[in-house]
Amino acid sequence: MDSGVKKSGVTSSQVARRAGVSQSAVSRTFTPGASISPKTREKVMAAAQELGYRPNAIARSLITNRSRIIAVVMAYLENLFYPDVLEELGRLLVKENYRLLLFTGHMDRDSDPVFDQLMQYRVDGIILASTTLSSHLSEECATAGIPVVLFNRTTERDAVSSVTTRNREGGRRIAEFLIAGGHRRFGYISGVESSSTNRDRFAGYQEALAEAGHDEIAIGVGNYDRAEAEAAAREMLSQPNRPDALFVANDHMAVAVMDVARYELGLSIPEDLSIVGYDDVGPARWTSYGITTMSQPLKRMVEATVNILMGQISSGEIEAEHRILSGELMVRTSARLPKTGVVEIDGRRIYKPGKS
Amino acid sequence: MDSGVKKSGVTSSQVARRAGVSQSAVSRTFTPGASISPKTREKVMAAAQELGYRPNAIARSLITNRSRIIAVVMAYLENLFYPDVLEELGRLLVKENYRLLLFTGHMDRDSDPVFDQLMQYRVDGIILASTTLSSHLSEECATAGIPVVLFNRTTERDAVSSVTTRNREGGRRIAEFLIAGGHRRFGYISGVESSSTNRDRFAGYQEALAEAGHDEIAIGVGNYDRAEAEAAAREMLSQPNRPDALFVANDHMAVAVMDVARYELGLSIPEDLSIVGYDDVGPARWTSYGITTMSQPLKRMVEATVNILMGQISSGEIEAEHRILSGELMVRTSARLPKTGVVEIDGRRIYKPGKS
DNA sequence: ACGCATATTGCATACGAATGCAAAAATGCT
DNA sequence: AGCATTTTTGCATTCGTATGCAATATGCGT
Repeated sequence: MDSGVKKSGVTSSQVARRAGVSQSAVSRTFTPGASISPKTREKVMAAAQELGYRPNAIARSLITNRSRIIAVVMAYLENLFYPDVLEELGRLLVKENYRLLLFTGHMDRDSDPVFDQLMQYRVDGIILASTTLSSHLSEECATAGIPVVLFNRTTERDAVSSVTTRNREGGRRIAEFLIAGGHRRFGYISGVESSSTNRDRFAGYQEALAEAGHDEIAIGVGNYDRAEAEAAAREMLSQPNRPDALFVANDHMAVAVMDVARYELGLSIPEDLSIVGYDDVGPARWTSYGITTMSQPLKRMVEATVNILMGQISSGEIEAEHRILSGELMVRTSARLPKTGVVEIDGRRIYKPGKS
Repeated sequence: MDSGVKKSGVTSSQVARRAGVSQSAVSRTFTPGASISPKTREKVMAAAQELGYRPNAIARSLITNRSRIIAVVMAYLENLFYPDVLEELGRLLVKENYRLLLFTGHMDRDSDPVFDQLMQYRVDGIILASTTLSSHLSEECATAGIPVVLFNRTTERDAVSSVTTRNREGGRRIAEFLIAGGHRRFGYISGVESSSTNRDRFAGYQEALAEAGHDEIAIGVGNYDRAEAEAAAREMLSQPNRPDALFVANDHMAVAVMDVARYELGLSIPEDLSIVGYDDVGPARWTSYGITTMSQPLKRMVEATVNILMGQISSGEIEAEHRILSGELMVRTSARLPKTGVVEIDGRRIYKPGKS
């Protein structure tokens, strides 16, 4: 009756018996680089095939003390930027023979249950995107010897690496672009005010505006959230002296802001109002929006993240490393064009002041 | 010097020694429902706290033969529907004390390496979204006693459960709505033609149109992909006898189609062309699009998925179960309104023929 | 063919926690 | 207090694989 495959759970010992070798031989067959003769290897492989054997990763992890699992903590999946990151992460990690354990939701407070689980699975590394880690927890990771990489955010804390882009320069670039476009009244819709990306983007923006003599900036708080950004835009743009140039801290919000500006307030973009975003995420490229935006080099960012992780895992040295990449100001239709500085590079229009 | 915590890896035995009890006692302290006196439990807890002990999930899995990990295979993250699903899945699984191992990318062919890994980790269940499983692989899961649930797709194959919505009825409803709107020439932009969702949506659409005497349907192939949908729309809508009513198999494509219709072909929506989508995903609600679309009850779908999985895991019985939910036709601005049948329910407009 | 170097193999043990079983302790009852 | 019952505890074993070590087999040179 049950002559067939039983509830699976074929073990290396069973394969060994079948192949007439020791369990060690089976193990060695499936361990790259282990000492095993082609002859026995073949016998083992044949037996394994017949029984449908697959090494048990759990048991292997237990003894090697390597789970080959990377934990990714990510909230804020409504912003397409992060799903894109996730997809690319999956691609790269699988290539490195790692698995991706996903935790959605935030883990800000200390002693978070998510963190507990994360530690229980003895993950080999942690990637934090759109989330931060309390100082206590990051310390714990360090002492546990687990590398942590912050993705698209950074911190002064030791022992935690990060991958970001030059947000300050990005903010500056946007300011320069808008100034060159002849705008006079500037606005900013912020992300989460305590986040490093928001701070830096705004700092650069403000700095460059100030240098050009523009000290007043209308500010609304969007918290990287559609609804809040809409509310902020509604308020800011219905003022009589509303800005004619608006930097929205990311594209996810910029899309919402554009809809409010156009359809609730009847403003023409870019005639009445120029909008610039950040990230260069999918919808920014859709014709309805065509957002002029600072791009973040997603693939290279993910690559750097995986790279840091792999380095720290294999070396065992957890030294905080900070990779900072640069993006480009992608010029589309949501903002007035400056007279000079827009160049075309294989089909994409980019703002590079200095070059015509 | 290193009097502090060492490279972590605190074991239950260490805690036991510290607390002056046996390793079993420690284990029992952390096993809900195990026989342990409050007194010793407290001693153990104290020792665990001091040493920073956390049960090793890997070791636990090995002996309990339960990994408490669910594999989620998901491609197509550009379609916001899936990130939303992922987020909700994460929420629910964590509530059930399960972890989510994410595999991105497809696994259509047999003997896929992804599948191998999946089996190696002895996951307790598998959720397949936007991917299918070859017959060989699904059999293997069955014999291995691993429950599999197809999300938003289905199959005739035994032993594989599924959660879907009434796609056929959805297609019918859309046809009825468009007919009631007074349209005369109908079009369809398909998803992946072999997918069950696409087949069913189209079947219902075609059926209802035929019943009303509309036998001709212009068809374009979109493969659930933006670029392909754009190309298909471009071609279909530049014909002299182009449709005035177009059902696009999902919102992800519908958005692209609207942009092509409006900005490349200069069509007014819904005056020149009505567009109806499927899913009711984020961008469908954005003012720029305002897509009239069949909603899929995402939360309830995810709930059903987790529910099936938990049931099969705890009972050990893997009997294919098919949950079929229904959505509503959300009425917005991308399609002409019929004279009757649109009702308003807490702020949302829905098409319910028969009711005025 | 012999001896030595090298490649393979099997044995035994370890990884960290869960659990059946029997011993020990605590509790209840008269 | 004394006995029966229940609760708590520790011992020993188990899960499936990897690996150091010693034993055995293979290959090479002369």
